[in-house]
Amino acid sequence: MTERRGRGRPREKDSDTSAAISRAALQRFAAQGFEATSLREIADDAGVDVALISYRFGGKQGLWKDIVSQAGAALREALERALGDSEATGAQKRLEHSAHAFLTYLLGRPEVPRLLLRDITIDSDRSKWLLETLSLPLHQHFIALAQAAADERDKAPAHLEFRVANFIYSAASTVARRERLGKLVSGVEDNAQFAAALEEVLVKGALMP
Amino acid sequence: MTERRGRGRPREKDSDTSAAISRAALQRFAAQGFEATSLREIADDAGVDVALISYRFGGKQGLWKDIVSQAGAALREALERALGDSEATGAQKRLEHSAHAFLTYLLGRPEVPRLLLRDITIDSDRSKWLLETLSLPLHQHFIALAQAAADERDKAPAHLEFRVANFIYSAASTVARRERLGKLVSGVEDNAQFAAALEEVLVKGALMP
DNA sequence: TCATATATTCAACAACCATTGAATATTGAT
DNA sequence: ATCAATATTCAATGGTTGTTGAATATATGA
Repeated sequence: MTERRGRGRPREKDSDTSAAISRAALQRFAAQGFEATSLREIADDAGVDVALISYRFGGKQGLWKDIVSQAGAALREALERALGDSEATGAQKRLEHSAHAFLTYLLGRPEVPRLLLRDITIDSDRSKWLLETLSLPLHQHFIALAQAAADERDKAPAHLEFRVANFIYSAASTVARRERLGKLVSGVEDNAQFAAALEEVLVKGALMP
Repeated sequence: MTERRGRGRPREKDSDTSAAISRAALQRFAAQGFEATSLREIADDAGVDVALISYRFGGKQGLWKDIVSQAGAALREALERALGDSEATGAQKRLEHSAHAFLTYLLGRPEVPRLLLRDITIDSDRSKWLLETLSLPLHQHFIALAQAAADERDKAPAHLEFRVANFIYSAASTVARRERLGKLVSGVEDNAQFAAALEEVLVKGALMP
């Protein structure tokens, strides 16, 4: 994308190089994993020298944290917006809206569920950080909502926290495996139909029994 | 484990060194991922020199394939045994038995769901191989059973293949995240209680609506 | 007891990695 | 026009990786 040839300082601080690096890094990390991705690959994708990454982000780990923070912020924002939009309605509706917002977010950024999913699987400080930054707020958000919905209907579904965790990672794994398994498994092709199936099976079936 | 000091040939072909290497490799690969694991780590765990791994398994990739093949064989065997045990009963019972056998297998080998799960997430030839060796037979097995159960009850659940895929990866991710999230999320502690919750939510709730 | 086969170790290899310090070109202010 | 800042590149670094070829010790069969 960037076509600069000579070296030196091209623009002030917030040039688009940082954004280009972030974009490339998210793609690579999501597709190959943290360890399997070299900074040189990312630098090549972004059309930039390797050293620039360490200079800007303070190293590979710093780049990782930056990306995860960004994704986490975007997700939290989407959830809060959904909550604001359905403020006056009942608890069940609010839960449904949040679930819809979550699924929409995942479908729009299919790299995120990959990160999310891979890191319940790996033992490392990096994974722990992602867990606290991304997963935990998500759990708390949905547990509260599901509890409220259950109260509203005077039902006490067994294993509520279990159901919530299951909903989150089911959604993530479904979106993640979509590209991977492809048409191999299911006939659900386009995004809208896909989201509808997810909500029917996961939200109404397993989350709100 | 092995305490040999001098070098040379200690026993005939099938000593326990190969097994020790396989064991260590499964642990490491499951805990850290393929790329993040060095052959030297595995060799140290197994009490063996690095070079021996390449000599016996033909390299890192060969070791990986060997492990996955083993896991796949064990899983298929468990499923077929469950099918044999419930031969005379109805289709619904057979589905329940298979689901139980699957969950039991996963709980008994918590490394496997980690491999399974991580590899819908990573693009590589290795992942593709695992997909075909482990996941695909699993899908086919359960799709056939779920179809039969649906026919038996004269119900046609929407998105059947979708539900099956969801069941498989939900189970895998639940077992995988159990060690990771720990008591953070749910109050379900011991294995029996855990399996019961899984079957209630996943099998009866989402797989056989 | 000797010879052969081979399981294992040792040592060295080239390739790659992330990071760092110095060099350089560009910008923005004076 | 000049100067200071700094975004970027270049070149080199030390460390780690998987693999290979040679050396060695043991077990087995004659």
